[in-house]
Amino acid sequence: MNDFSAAQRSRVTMLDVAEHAKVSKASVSRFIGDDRALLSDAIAQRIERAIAELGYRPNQMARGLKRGRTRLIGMLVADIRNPYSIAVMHGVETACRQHGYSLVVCNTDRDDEQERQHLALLRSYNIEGLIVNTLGHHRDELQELHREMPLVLVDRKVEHLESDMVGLDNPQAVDLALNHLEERGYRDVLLVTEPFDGTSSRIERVNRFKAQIAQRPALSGTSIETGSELTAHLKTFLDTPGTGPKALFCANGIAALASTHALRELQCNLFEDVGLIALDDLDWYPLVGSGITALAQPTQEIGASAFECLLKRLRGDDGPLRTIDFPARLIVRGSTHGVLR
Amino acid sequence: MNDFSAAQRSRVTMLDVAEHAKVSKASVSRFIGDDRALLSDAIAQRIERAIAELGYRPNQMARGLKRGRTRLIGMLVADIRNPYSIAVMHGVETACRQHGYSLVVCNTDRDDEQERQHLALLRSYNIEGLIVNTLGHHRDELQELHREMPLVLVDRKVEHLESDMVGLDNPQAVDLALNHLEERGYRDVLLVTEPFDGTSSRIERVNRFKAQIAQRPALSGTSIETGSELTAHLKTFLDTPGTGPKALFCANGIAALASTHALRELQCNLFEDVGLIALDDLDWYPLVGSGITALAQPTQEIGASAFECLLKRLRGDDGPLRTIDFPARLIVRGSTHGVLR
DNA sequence: CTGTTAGCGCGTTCAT
DNA sequence: ATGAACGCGCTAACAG
Repeated sequence: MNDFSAAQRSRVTMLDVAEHAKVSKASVSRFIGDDRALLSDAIAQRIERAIAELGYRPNQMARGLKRGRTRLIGMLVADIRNPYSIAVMHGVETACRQHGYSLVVCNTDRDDEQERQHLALLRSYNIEGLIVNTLGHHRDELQELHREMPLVLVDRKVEHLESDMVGLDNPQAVDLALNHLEERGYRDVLLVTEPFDGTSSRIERVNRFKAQIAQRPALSGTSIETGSELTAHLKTFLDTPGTGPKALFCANGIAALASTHALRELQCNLFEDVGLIALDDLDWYPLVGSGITALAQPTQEIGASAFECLLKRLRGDDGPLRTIDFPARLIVRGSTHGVLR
Repeated sequence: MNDFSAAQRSRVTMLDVAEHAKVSKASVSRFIGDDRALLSDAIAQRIERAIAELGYRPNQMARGLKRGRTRLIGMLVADIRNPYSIAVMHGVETACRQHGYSLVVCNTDRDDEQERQHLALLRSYNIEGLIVNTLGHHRDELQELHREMPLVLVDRKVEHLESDMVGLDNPQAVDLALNHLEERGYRDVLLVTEPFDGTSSRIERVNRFKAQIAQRPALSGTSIETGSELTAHLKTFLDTPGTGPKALFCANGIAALASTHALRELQCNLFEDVGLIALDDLDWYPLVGSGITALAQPTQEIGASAFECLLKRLRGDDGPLRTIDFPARLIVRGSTHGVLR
């Protein structure tokens, strides 16, 4: 029997340091905290030595208990295997670390029950703030949590939940895509999106798409969702004589993956038979066919910005709700080389 | 000024529940913990109601303080943007949740200083166990931590650190790749790996590769590292007349990405001019050229297995060190269609 | 400047 | 079966 369970006991505590340095716990506490200025050099040095000799590490749990400050930020992610989420999370984590916070990430795997459990969990660990990148199907619990701590939504709004929000300027991104496609001579555009499922960013993209199509006489457009029938739908789109050269507009990286798969199944000549532009910029886009044209999201900035929002609130900012929309950046590759004749 | 800082105070505590149910804190504690059997039905129900009505959530920080059990597992990841790491982490997280543990993930971004900081951090939060997927350039601190808690290495060994270890059966994977390439008629194989940098799995793969090449009269082989000169090296390989049909063997997903990029730069006809087999199975492999043949790692299992190792140790298992190697699985795609004439 | 005291929220003896 | 009291490691209020 190993004694990892007893290991906790053997850890050196503040009292050990105090005794070793022949001072009181309070002094050690001051040394650890932000009150080091109040200490005489002599005592400060004694404590410093004692800490070094004993290898003392303050127990964050205990600190958190007492001060109500755990220096922990929680992040709820719908799908940790989505590269977008990872990239944003990386931005959040970096910003956290720079400000002395740590990040606890909870992946819900798009499961409502897991979302609920994770919310309870994060709360039980006294996190100081929450970053949410899920559907938020538990409005009430989110609401309740939001009364206890600042909250910022990433990419997706949650209905009837008033909070700061960081994401993409979806209308701008859609316009950028359509401008590019139109300029390159495409006329018949098919938007491919994941099922809405209440995801605000997806809805915004499709809505803007429809609105823009209605306003652009040169273009015609329809939209479909990914799923088991994607290939069949794509086939129909490709086979139906349209108003001109055809192109796909994939509303995110997952849709781009699925669409490219489907195009290959259909023996499509990538990308001669049909153009393709995709939101997100994944590292394999350049490798497929002649390369996939992308609308890159500044994921690092989105993540950092989300954390900074939180930090401001933690520091007492009580200003009006903030909504930060970052612009997408067009990266042209072969998939929209256009109509060459 | 908002009062998120005061929010902690307003949270409902065990005492609130006790008073509401007109019982003692001890009874509530028993209800929360594993001693529910000791309570009379009447009192148990009163407590249950009180908890529900007040929305009480036990404070994990306080529990951890008292019992030394935080139900927290730490994971140190070298590069969170590596799909392999994500996949393993997903496996770990799932297993954690199933057993009532939570996962705190720390990304070191391959930076030694960050690794050090994160280690100190994880320790200060009283995690109960640690899963390490980094170079472990801080042997001493890892060693010290390992005296306090169980530790399991994933994918990469750390020299002179004795601990459980979960990863891939690298020799088997390499053999599988070479068998396949040989069978398909390739004769001249170039292994592409990321710089070793002390990473045991990379070293094992290359060593096995060299050993096997030496033993297989039909094959000849060399190896190179990714980096700024990758394209040039590849060009040399392709241009140099060899012992027969050429193929690349990418030692992981990153190498596969870099190599494919380079091949495109060289205007290679994927994959007619040269074959390709890659370790890891990323979701875009099927989309490139005629599809990239893969050696898939059972990442989910690797992650779950790592956690279970930890759990056994936490439960007192003091048996000998365990090393668990999972086999790779071959997924044949167009990039190794072989020599057709 | 420094030490003493009293909790933070909870689990765990000890009584009853 | 239940409750009272103490302490986990630490910070904050108050003395001195």
